[in-house]
Amino acid sequence: LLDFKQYVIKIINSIPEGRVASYGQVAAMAGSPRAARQVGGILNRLDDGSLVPWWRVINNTGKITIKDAQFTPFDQKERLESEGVIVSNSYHIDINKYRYMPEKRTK
DNA sequence: GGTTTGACCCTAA
DNA sequence: ATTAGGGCCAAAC
Repeated sequence: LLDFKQYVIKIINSIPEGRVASYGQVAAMAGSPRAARQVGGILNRLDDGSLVPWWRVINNTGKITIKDAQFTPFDQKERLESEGVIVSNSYHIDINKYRYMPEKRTK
């Protein structure tokens, strides 16, 4: 049985290019609906060589809330924009437009 | 093994 | 639109 962290990584790896998910959404998919902060914690501690697409995870209001450390909000904005996601200068995204919904089909 | 720590979330101004 | 406060809980100390 996979533990929480392993589920989180697996789920984030499954977010397609050009789509986003919220921390709480990932937590719920991993089986712990109120553990949103843990998802951020896991991403925060990914090692340098990690291929996990952490930039596709934002908060549930559609805002980039990464802590300014190894990567900055600007880094995340650039990565999302390079995949076609429109990010406003105040770091807002139309989450209803870009949210990853596994059970629905993408046209 | 108890305590601290957050890349959150929701509600209410 | 933005801010404040309380709740939350897996991991790291």
